[in-house]
Amino acid sequence: MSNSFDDIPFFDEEPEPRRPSQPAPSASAAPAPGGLGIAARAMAARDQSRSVPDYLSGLNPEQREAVEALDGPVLVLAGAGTGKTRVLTTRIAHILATNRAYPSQILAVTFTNKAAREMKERIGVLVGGAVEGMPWLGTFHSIGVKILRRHAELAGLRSDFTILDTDDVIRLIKQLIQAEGLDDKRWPARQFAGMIDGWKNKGLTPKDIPEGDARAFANGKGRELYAAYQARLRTLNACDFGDLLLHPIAIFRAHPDILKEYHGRFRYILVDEYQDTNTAQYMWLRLLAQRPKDVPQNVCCVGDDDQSIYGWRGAEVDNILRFEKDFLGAKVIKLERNYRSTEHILGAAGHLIAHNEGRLGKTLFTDRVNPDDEKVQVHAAWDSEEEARALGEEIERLQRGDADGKKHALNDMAILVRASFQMREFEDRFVTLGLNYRVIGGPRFYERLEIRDAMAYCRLVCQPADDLAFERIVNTPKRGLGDTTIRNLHDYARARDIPMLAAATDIIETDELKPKARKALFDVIQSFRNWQERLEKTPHVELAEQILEESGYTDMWKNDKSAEAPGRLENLKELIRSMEAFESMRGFLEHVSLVMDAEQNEDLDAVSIMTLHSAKGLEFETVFLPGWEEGLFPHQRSLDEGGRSGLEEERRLAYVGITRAKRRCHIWFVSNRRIHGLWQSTLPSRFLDELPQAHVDVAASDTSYGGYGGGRGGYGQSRFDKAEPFANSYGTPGWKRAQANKTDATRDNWGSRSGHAVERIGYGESGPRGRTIDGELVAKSVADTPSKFTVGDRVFHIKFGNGNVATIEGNKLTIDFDKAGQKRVLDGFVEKV
DNA sequence: ATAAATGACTTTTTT
DNA sequence: AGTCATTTAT
Repeated sequence: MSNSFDDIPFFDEEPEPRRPSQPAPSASAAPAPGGLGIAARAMAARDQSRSVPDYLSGLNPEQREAVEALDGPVLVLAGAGTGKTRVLTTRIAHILATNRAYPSQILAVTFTNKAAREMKERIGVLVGGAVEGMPWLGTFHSIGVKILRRHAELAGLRSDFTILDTDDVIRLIKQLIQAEGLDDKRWPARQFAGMIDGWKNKGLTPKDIPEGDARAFANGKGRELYAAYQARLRTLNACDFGDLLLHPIAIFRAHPDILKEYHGRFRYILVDEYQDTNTAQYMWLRLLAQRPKDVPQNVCCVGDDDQSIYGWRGAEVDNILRFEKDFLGAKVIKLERNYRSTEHILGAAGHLIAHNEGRLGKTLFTDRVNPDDEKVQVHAAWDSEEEARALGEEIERLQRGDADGKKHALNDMAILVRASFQMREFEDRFVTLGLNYRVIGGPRFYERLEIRDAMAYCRLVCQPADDLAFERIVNTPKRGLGDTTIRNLHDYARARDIPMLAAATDIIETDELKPKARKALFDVIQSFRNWQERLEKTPHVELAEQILEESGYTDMWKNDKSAEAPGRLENLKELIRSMEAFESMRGFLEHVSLVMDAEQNEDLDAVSIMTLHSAKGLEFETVFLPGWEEGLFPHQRSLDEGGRSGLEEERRLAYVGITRAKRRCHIWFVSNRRIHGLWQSTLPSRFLDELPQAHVDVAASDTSYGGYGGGRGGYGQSRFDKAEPFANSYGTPGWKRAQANKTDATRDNWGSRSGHAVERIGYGESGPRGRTIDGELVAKSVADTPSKFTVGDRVFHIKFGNGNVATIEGNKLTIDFDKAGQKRVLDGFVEKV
C-alpha cells in the first residue's frame, strides 16, 4: 500500500486508455504504468495455451462467469467458502490481462485493511508481482482519504488534515458539551459520539437529522451540538471517520466536474462484502458507479446476505437486496459450490439459516463427501467452567491425535464466542493447562495509551493546529502544567481563535501565567520548535526517537514501577520499528489513523480465541462454538432491541460460526452461567433446535457430574414443550451449596476420568485475590527442547507483570510473579528483562 | 500530585 | 461480581 497521499500520481498522465470495446492490443503492447507488464505476461500465457488463460482454468462455471462478465453491473452472491475472494482477484487479473484498464483505473473497495491486504497479495500471486500499480485498491476509508486530500479545500479543510479516532472524538465532544454549560454526566460524550456516528453512517449532516433525534440529546440541543462539532473539526483542520466518506459525497454532489473526472478514471469498480455497506458508503458508491445511459456501469459487487452481521453498526442488507433495481440490467450470479466444509457442516448451517425470512436464497453444496466425516457435535456442560475444561480436553485430545490418529495443530483450531467476556474462562483454563492460545481482536496496538501519547507528539509536530494532540501531551510527562494553566491557555486560544500551540507561544510573552508554568510552557514550545525544524532534515524514525527521548516520555515509563511499564516501553520500541516501513512521518500517521491493527506472530502454534464477528472471512479445520444458550446466543439484547430482525442477525452469526469449520464443528451449551456476577440457569439456544438431526450428533453426556446424567437429547424436539429437566434441581435457595458440591465432584471426576495426573487446585491465601493455582498439572506431551530460560531469570509477562522463573519443564515455566503470585505459563508468553 | 473511593457498565467492531 | 475509569480527598 502506498504510504502517503502525496506519492500517488493522481490524474497522472497515461496514454489515452483504450475503450473497452476496442480489441486488446497485442502482447507486445507497452506495459501499464507501474512497470508490471502484467498484461503482457498474461497474454503470453494465453498464447501458449491457445485456449484458456491459466488463471481461468481452475474456476467452476459460475465463478468463471463472474470473472468474465466485465461489461455492465454484476452482483455475485457468494456463499461462505465458495471462492469469493478468488473471483474478485481473478476478475481484476482478467481485466488487466485483457488490457481493458490500467491498474490505476480499477477501483476495488473492501471493508477491512486485512481484506485489502489479502486481495493485494492474491492479485500479486496471480499476476506474478507486487501490485504497485493499484492505488485504488483499499478500504472505503482509505480511498475516501485519498480523494479528500485532493479536494480538501472544497470541504473547508487543508490537505494535511488530521484524522481523529474515536478517543479524540469523545474528548472533543466532551469539551463541547461542557462549553454548552451542560452536565457531561447526564449527557455522556460517548453516547453522543455514537449518535453522530450513526447519523454519519446514514449520510446525515446536522440539517438532515430527524427532529426526534435532535431533541433526544442535550435538552434538544442535539442538532446544534452536532453542528458545533463539525465546526470545531473544521477549525482543528480535522476529520472523523465518517467525514472521510461524507466530505467526498458532498464534493461530488456540489462539483459535477470533479465527479466526472473520477468517472473517467474508474473504468471498473469492485466491491467486497457488499452486504456490510451502510447508507453513506452506498451513496458514495452510487455516485461513483452510476454512469450516463450510454456508458456501461462496470460495477461488480460481491457479498452474501446470509453473512450480514453488522446491522447494529449501520450496515444495510437492503443495499444488496435491491442491487438489481439500482443497477438496471444487472447480472446476478450465485456461487453455491462450497470448497471449504464437509457435507455435515454445510447441512447443519444450511438448515439453520433456512429459518430466516427475506433471504435471496442460496444453498451451499459440496461434492466432496466422505463417510468418515464427523457430524456437527453438540455437547452439554454444567457450567462455563466445565465447558472450558472439557473443551480444553478436547483440544488436547486432537493435539495428541487419539481421536483419529492424526495430530492436529493448534493453529487449525478456533474458539468462537458470542461475547468477549466468554474468552476469559478459556484463557484461564489454557494458562493452567499450558496450552498455547491467541486472542484475536482484543485491544488494538494503536489504541494503547503509550502509543497514542507518542502519536500525539508526532501529530503535533506535523500539524501544529492539532489541539487534541496538544492537550493530550502538554503535561505528559508531568511538567507542572496543571488544569488551571491549561484552562487559561484554552480560553486564550478560543478567544483569539488560534490553535493552542500558537496561543502558548503568545501567552508566554504576557504575564498571565505564573512564572513556574510560564517556564514549563516555554520549554515545551522550544522543544516543538526544535522538532519542527528537524522534520524535513532528520529521517523520521530518528526524529521520533529523539522526540520521545527529549520530551522525557520514555524516561517517564522507565521510572514507572508498575507491571505494565516494561510492556509499554516495548510497545514504544515496536512503534518506532513500525515507522521504518514508511517514507515520512506524515505517511506513517496516515497509516496509523486508518489501519488500527498490528500483526500477530504466526510462528506460535496456538488455538485462536475470538468473537464470531471477528471470525468472518476466516476458516479453521476445527471450530468450537461455546455458549449456545438463550440470552447469550441469541443475545438477549439483540432480541429486545432488534425484534425479529435482531434474531435473524443472530442466526446469521450462528451461520457464520458454523461455516468457519472445514472438518469439525463442536457446539456447546451450559446449564448455568454467571451473568453480571449472578449465576443463572440457562436454556439451550433455540438455534440448537434448528439444526437438522441428519447432520448432528448430540454427544453422550461425557461431561456430566453429580447426578447430572443422561444425554440431553433435547434438541430436535422442542424443549419449550417439556419441563426442563435440570431447572428445578437448581433453585435459588441453595445454589451456593450446589456450586460447592459440583466443584468437588468435577475435580474428582475429571482427575480420574482423564487418566492423567490429578490436578489439585488449592485456594491459598498468598495471591492478591486469595487464589493460587498450585500443584501438578495435567500431563501433556511437552517437547524436550532446551528452554531459553533458566531458573531465577527475571521475566515479564503481559498479563502478570514481572516475576522470577521458579521451575522449567519443557516450554512451561512456573513463575513467581511480583504481583500476581505463582503461575504456570508458556515460555512464549514471557520475555527476559 | 497520588491514593482511595465512588460509580458506571457489562454484545458484537471497523475505519 | 468485578472491572475500570474518573473523581474526590488528603
